[in-house]
Amino acid sequence: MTNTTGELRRAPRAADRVKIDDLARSLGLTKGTVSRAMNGYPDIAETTRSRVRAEAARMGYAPLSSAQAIRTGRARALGLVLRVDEFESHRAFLTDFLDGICRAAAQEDWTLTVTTALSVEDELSAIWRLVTERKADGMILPRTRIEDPRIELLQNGGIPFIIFGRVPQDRRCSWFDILGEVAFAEAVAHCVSLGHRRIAFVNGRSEFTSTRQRLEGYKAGLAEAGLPLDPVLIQPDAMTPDEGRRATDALLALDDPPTAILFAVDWSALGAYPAAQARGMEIGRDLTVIGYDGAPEGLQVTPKLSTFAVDTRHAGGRLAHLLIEQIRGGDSAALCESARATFIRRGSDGPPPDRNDD
Amino acid sequence: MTNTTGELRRAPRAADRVKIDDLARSLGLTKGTVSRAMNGYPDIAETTRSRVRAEAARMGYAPLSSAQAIRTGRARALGLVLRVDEFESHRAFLTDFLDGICRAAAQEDWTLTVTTALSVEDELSAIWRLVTERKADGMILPRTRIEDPRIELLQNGGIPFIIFGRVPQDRRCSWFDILGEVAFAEAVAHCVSLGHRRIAFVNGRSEFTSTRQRLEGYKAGLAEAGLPLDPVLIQPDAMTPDEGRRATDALLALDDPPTAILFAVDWSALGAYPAAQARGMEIGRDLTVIGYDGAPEGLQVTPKLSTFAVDTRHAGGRLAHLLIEQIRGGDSAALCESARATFIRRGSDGPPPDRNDD
DNA sequence: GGACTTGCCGAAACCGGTTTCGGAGCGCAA
DNA sequence: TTGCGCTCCGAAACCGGTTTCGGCAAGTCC
Repeated sequence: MTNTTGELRRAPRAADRVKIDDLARSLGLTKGTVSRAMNGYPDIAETTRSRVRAEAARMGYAPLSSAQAIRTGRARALGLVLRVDEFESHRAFLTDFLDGICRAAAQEDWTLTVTTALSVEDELSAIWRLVTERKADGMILPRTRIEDPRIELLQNGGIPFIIFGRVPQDRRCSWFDILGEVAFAEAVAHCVSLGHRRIAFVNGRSEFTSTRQRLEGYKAGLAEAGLPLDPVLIQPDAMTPDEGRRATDALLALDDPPTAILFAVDWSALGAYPAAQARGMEIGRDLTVIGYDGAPEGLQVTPKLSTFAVDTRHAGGRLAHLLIEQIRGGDSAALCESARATFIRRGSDGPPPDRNDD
Repeated sequence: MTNTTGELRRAPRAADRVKIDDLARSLGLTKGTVSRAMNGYPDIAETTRSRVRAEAARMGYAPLSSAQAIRTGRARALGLVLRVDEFESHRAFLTDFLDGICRAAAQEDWTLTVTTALSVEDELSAIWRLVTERKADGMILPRTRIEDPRIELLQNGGIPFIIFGRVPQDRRCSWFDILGEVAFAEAVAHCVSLGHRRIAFVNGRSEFTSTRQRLEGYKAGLAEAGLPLDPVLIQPDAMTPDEGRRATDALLALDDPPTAILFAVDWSALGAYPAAQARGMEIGRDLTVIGYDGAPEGLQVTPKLSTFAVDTRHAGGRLAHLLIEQIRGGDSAALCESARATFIRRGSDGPPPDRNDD
């Protein structure tokens, strides 16, 4: 919090920046005029504006973001807190996700400030720190939970934020989400069209809103196909290959085992491979497996995992865009958007074995 | 660069912050005194200092980083540009790496600003942007290349930076690195102790400094064991499973094939599995495979991959620490540090097959 | 008891931008 | 010619902190 005495030392002066006064002097204008020219104020002659911009480019002038922030109240920075204690799973998406955010932010000349946290409390204090010190003008909240204290914190503080996930409309939040329920309804329909009638569902952790949505999609898919909902075909809380394997074992041990298993998470779907192998079953022929996420690991198994790919880069981009929009004064309740996962058929799905014998 | 007219709208005023004047008023002091008290100036009475700090904590005061930055010249922010066009490989480490950086930075009340880039030019301009707008006071440069334009850019600009890798001492850079050469010398020694005498090495891309170092370690290990250096046993440029597989195929097709293969990168070592399987060989029995990185994917194959694990979190932490030290005025040439990878023996190594038959 | 430190704090300048306000200069109609 | 409005820019206040400077009061030394 407070600085040590070491902090008092002067930093070695970095190469002398050109500041707005230098630019103004070189142009024979005052800095106020230069500033307004750069920021597109209407009371500056067009010829002056272009002169200023040209000279700024020539001299390599870029305003100090901290200096503008103090007056404008905006640091032009988005904030993101990563929960690093949560499963390996988001690792694979992280690069794409960050890239999406950064690219969209950079387009508006904004940046991203990231921090990590190990627990909920840690996460909340990290968010608060970013916001009070104004290292970020608004926050992106990944992995929405059913009870999510982050939302309350930020709403009470009047801080702009957007969630990656969904929340009831009456809470007046901005959000971007992938329609997982649509994907799983599609997944069921796909299996049905292949001839499956016993279709199981291995879900993720119940604390996330996405988990509930994917289950809804599964149920809707069954209803649509006129198939009964058999509770024994639903396994909860599988996020890792180990958990996925256990869930698969349990399902295949049933008296009337499923011929197809849908996984809410690719990473857990990987657990179906050793489980099937142990029983002498071949995935894609004896057992259909379909995942969700589009994780690259799905390409390293044999047969390759059929999955619903999520465009995480696009998601990051839209989140950044919508958040900036909101910070600029947009109505947060209106800034909601969704996208769909796209089915990538690879080798892990096929007709059920009885049909296969034809 | 310049703002659109939309930018001119006022942001909805966030919950009223308590500023230093509020704090000063509440204490009956001037803001100058409060500031010096908070920053540990010696001309403030100890009783006053503790009064100020207590009240600051009570009122929830935290200085606006942008406001202090304008005077101190420091944003208390580290910068990191991620090359997202480069292989999947750094994905697995990214979370740990970020966590290490953020945790160390947070300890000093610093933060991390990240950006992504798709090419060298993109990378350089991203760095420059972060620095000129002072979104970062210094940069962390991952993945050092043999010819690295980033170093020149930052040195010319007089910007503090630290590289994850090494560079000749006369260039007066700060760096942190993992001693890959030590690991590979160890790896060779380990194989020799198991009885291997034909030990191959599959290296990574030649553009990185780490690639050269690992090769040196491999050579040193052979020399130490009195084994000849056979050029046909060295395969370059494998960073992916596919490339690793091709390298393995080439090695196993030799007249006198190796009984052990060392991979500079875990991700490429994964390619040895299908290659061995195709030849009916069992890894860990018919062929010894050892990787480097400690990637989690190595746990998902059978047998599990023996590897030299790199503590990426620790690396991130040290990088952040050393960089902050440098920004505070430390001598950049003196801020160099190294660590070792630790061998994790799992199932992919063992005695050579001829010895196995005993 | 006066001069000289020393400890401690107030006052004000300062950092590099942004934003407000006012007015000079010009064109145009009365 | 005067008056009016409009365009465009200069001057100065302002943002929220940090840092410099100067001075008051108490203690110390002769």
